Amino acid sequence: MAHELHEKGLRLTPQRELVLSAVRSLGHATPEEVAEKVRSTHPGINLSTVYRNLETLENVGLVLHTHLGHGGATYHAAEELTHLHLVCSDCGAIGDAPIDAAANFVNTLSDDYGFKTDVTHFAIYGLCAKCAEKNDQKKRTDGKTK
Amino acid sequence: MAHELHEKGLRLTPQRELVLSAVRSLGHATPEEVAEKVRSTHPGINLSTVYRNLETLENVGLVLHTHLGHGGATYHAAEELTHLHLVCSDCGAIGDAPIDAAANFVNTLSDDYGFKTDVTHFAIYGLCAKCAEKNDQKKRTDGKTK
DNA sequence: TAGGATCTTGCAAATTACTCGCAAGAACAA
DNA sequence: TTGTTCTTGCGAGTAATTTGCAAGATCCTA
Repeated sequence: MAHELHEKGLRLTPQRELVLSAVRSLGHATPEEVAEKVRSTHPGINLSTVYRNLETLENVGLVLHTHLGHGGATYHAAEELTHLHLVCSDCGAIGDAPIDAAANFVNTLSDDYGFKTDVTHFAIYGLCAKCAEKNDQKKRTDGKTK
Repeated sequence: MAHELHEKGLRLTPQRELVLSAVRSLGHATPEEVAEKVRSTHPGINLSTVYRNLETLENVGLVLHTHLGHGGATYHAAEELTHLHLVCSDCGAIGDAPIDAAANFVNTLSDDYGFKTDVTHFAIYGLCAKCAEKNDQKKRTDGKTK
C-alpha cells in the first residue's frame, strides 16, 4: 500500500490504512458504512476524510467503486472485484455471478460496437430467482381471480 | 394515459400531461431537463411537481428510469426503451445498442441463476470505440518513452 | 351538473449525500 | 532534525430530492 501511494507522491496515514482495511473487511460498502466501521475502533475520524481517502485509494488502484442502485456508490477492494452484482429490483438482494457469465456479451459489444465493457462497474438489475417466482405465482392468481 | 391513471384512482392533470409529453419528446432526460422543457411553455410548474409526476407516471407504467452514471436517474417513455445504453467512462458519450445484443447474456443469467435481467435499467459501462483507441495509442507511446 | 371526497399542486423548509476552504497537524525526503 | 508538502478535522456550502401543508383541481355520484 505504501508503495502505490508513494509512487504518486502521496502519504501513508493511519486513516488511509483504516479506510482500506475497512473496505477489505466489508466486501461491499458505502462510504457511510466504511466510516461507521472505521469509527467503531477509531471514533475521531471524520466523514470527509473517509470520502477523500476512498477517492485517493481509488486513484492509486487499491479500491474500486460500483453502482448498485439508487445513487450511492459502493466500494470494493480492487483485488476482490471478481464478480458481477445481480441486484433484485424487488427485494434488494445483491447476488453474485462470475464475470465469465458475461464473457460472450462483452465480446459481442467489442466486436460489433468497439465498446470495451467493464461489467462490474454497474450492477445487473432484475428479479432474483425468489422474487421472480413470487411474481409468477401472483400473476397466475390474479389471472384466476379476475 | 387517462386510462392507466384512473385504474389506480389517480387523476389526469395538465401537469401530468405536460410531464409525459416532455419525456416523450426528449428521449433521455433528467428530472431537471424535463422541468426545463415543461417550463418553456408553462413557466408556473413546480420542480417538485415534476419529480412527483415522474414517479407517478413510472408507477402506472408510462415512463421508466435508467441509471446512466454518477447518481441522477434519466427518464424515458416506456414505449421507447428499446435499446441498451453504452456509457463511456472516459468521454461520457452515451451510445446505443439493440437489446438483442444482450439476449444470450440474459438467457445465461436466467438459466444458471434464475435471475431475470432488465438490461436497460443500468447503463453498460466501459470505453467507447473512440476512447478505447485513444487509450491504446497512449499506452503504446508511454511504453516507448519509458 | 352541482357537491363533495380525495387527489394534486405550489411553496417553503427539511433532508441527504457529498464537497470545499482553511488552519493546524502529520509524513517523509534530505 | 527540519522544512516542504500532503492530510486531517471542522464547519460551512452545495446539489438534488423529498416532505408538510393549505389551497386548488379532478371526477364520481346522485
